[in-house]
Amino acid sequence: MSSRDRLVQVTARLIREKGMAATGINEIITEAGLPKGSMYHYFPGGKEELVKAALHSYKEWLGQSFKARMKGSSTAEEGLCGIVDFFIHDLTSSDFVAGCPVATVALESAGTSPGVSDGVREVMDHWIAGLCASLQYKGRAGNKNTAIDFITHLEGALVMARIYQSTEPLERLKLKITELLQNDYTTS
Amino acid sequence: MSSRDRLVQVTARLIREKGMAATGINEIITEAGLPKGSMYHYFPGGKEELVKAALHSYKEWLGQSFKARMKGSSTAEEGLCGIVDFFIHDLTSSDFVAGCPVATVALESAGTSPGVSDGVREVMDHWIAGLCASLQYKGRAGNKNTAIDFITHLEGALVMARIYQSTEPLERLKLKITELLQNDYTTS
DNA sequence: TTAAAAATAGACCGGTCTGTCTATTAATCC
DNA sequence: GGATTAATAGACAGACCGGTCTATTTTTAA
Repeated sequence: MSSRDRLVQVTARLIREKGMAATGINEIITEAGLPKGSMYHYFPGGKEELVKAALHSYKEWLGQSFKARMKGSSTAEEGLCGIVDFFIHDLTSSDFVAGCPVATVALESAGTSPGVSDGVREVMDHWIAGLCASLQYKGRAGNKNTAIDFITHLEGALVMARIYQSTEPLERLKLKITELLQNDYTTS
Repeated sequence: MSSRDRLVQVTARLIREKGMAATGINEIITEAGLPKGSMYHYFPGGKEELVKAALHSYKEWLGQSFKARMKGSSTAEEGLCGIVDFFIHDLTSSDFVAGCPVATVALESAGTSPGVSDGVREVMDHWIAGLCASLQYKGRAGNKNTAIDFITHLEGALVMARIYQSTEPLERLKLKITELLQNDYTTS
């Protein structure tokens, strides 16, 4: 992996674990095994640019994962269920350390860092649009609100899952998927 | 207001706006207009103790508010709707700066600060229990899962609301309250 | 009134923060 | 092969971090 990618990956991981403010430049470069000069070579904008790159990376990675899970499922329900399972696996295999970095950064940056907030919004828009497209691919209406409601509940469940160190909130979300999709047969 | 209370209130506000890690001791005491000695007099445990006190304050404040809204409503639906309205008001009147501090701190501390994580869990337990009791008071079963589902969705909606600087996610939650309560007539 | 306790006040410490700067090495291109 | 650019390397700066410590002032209680 290139030095640039390594910086982005390390940043993404640390942000996922403890947020943006608590993640330091020195920590990032140490874990990436690179000098500070390299970091400012690839990201002249400093920490903010690096965080935005990490968000972008996460946007692509998860967007692809969403699409793959939907395409590999025979129904929309199964697809959404697969997405939740993806997070369940992510949380359990990381001992509930790897949450959704978007939510963390969103809450940290909402009032203080407009540039980062824009990045967060961009990621969310991407996921919603991708989910709509996938739902339509599965013969659903693919209403934007359906995707939004799903992601809203998912974000809430991810918060609760980390609080209680339990996948139960995500399991409960899975139980509600059918209900959530029942209004997605016609356009609104 | 006492010096101690002022410290707690300032801390709670700053944490709500930008999280725990980005909020510094010096910033807190400056805004509270107190010297550092006073802060460590009331909170010998330092930042962690102060954060926990802020969480506790928020727990009580919001717990009371929940109960009041439920008691002042004729139905359970109306009560939950009132709780959502409370957050809508909170967000709009603060220009979407005042989110849910519990979620922010939860995500920041999940893997790094066990003491704070415990505090977060305690707040959440308190809210859930209070909500269950209020639902029973309104003639509902007051299943724990009903309260959990509501709060889960609420937390998700609060994240989305701050991302999009819009109350729409919370308005959408209100539309789902009836559906959410439909399984709370019998115990499970 | 005086002794003890509570609260205020802020200098100070070692460490870390982001970010800048100057070299030096490695790769690329003509 | 020589010049130009990319990348690595890390010393350094100035600010700020959480936290400790010693006074001083205020309040309380005997």
